[in-house]
Amino acid sequence: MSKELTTRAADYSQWYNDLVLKGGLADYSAVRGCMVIKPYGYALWENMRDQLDKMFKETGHENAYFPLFVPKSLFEAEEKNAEGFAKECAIVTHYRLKNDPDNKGKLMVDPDAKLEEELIIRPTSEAIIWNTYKGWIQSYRDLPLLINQWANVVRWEMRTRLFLRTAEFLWQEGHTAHATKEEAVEETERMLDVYATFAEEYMAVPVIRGVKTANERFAGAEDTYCIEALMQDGKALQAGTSHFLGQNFAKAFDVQFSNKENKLEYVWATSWGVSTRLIGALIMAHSDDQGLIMPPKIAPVQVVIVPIYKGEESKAVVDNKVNGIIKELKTLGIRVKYDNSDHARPGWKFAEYELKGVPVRIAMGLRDIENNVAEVARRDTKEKQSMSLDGLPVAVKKLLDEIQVNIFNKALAFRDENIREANSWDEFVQLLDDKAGFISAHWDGTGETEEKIKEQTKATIRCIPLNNKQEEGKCILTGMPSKERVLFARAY
RNA sequence: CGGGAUGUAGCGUAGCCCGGUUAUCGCGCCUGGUUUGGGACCAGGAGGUCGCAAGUUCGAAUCUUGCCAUCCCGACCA
Repeated sequence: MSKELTTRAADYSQWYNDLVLKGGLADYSAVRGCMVIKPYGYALWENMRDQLDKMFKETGHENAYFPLFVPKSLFEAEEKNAEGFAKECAIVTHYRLKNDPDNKGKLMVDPDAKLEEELIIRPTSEAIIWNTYKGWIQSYRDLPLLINQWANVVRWEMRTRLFLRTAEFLWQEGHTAHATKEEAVEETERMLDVYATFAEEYMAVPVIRGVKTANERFAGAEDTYCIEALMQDGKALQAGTSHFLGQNFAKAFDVQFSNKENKLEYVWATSWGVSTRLIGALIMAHSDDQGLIMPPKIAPVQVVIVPIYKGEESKAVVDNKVNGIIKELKTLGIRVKYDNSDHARPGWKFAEYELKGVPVRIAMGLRDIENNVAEVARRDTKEKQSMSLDGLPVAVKKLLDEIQVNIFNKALAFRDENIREANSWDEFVQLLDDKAGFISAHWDGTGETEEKIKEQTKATIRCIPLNNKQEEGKCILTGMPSKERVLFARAY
């Protein structure tokens, strides 16, 4: 992206919205704060979902589905969790409409159809799931219970943003139950690792693994682990979380099991989730002014082939040649699209697929066929090269791998350049204003200090990195002693 | 919820200050033709509750009031 755009948040927003809309990922919807995910965007989500799902299953999890509606009494059972989400809940209060006698052709809520107990549209599913687990867990033999759900949730945020914070969004939420604390903590960390691996290896987005401070912790959790990514405007984005829930939900929903000694114990819990917000992360981490840049491993279309021809006759020749290549590409497992539609000219197609971020474009005409070559263009660097048709599919596969690595390395270099140390308050404030990005600094460990820093600079502690180097120092605000640096940033 | 901006065809817009024929232009769309190696060209055509409602007026896209929606900036955001 161009440097000018980073100077103003509003311009960056415009840039981001254009990428989403023109890239064909999503549309604004008729419903406030929601969005329509278009087929291209959904295909991207499906690729991400399929990969994550595979990784969940490899780590022993199974999928299940729980209800959208959570009775209010269940919702409020775990106090902290309920309190944390109370301000952003959509609530079903009635179950019927009727004709409005005062307003012909219009409907009104039937006041006689008021629900005895309101239903909360899930902002997260801990409550309904733990209420269900109560009936599923009796013995240590029922543990661990490792379940994941793919679902939609609703959070009535004041301010929304395509993919990053929509009123309704798609996500997955894992909810596990364990016999011991150690096992639950291990699970929490394992799933954080799955997320980090997915972000880095598939989305090509480098992330920092860490633990949230008490202030930023999930409502109802003992510990919240997270992965934090850096966007191109220097703001941080929480890309995924994994929570160690202790026995909070087990106690709130009375989920106990008999251990081997026939003694009753409360189970230990975890929950973890990533959402369509990851798509927002992907967009903001890689795209440039020409449009989206999709990492090959999850790109809906990995290779697009554009034919160049004059008249039906030459089109048939090119079609014939291309079809052979497509067959080979598909054999190699490559997602390829052949756009030989006649209502757009090659130049238009080139621009269109660049907007959509298709990693590799192959252009082929009679001239190429005569010379036994094709023009191969890569989206990440915009380089074009003529490649021999002999062994082209294998070369393209290699190129896709190269692009995946290159996109990641570029994002990694940007991220690392934008982690800076601040050793005084003045330096901290200066860095925030000049450079954005992450700032590594000492903090006295109190919520009050964290809150003050947030008030004065809008920067929050994104995380305390895992395996953090222990280092004596003084808090940048209070000067109190500190044992380690933490990562600050302004965030989405 | 506070501040700012915007709302005219599928999209982007002119007109509004200073009310007056048939609401401007571009993209897109339809038909026919020529084209096709970086967002083609010619000709013809279709498409409008000017966000909604009320008011002022002989007459409202234009003035007044209210409402609604969207975007941006805040506040909020496991």
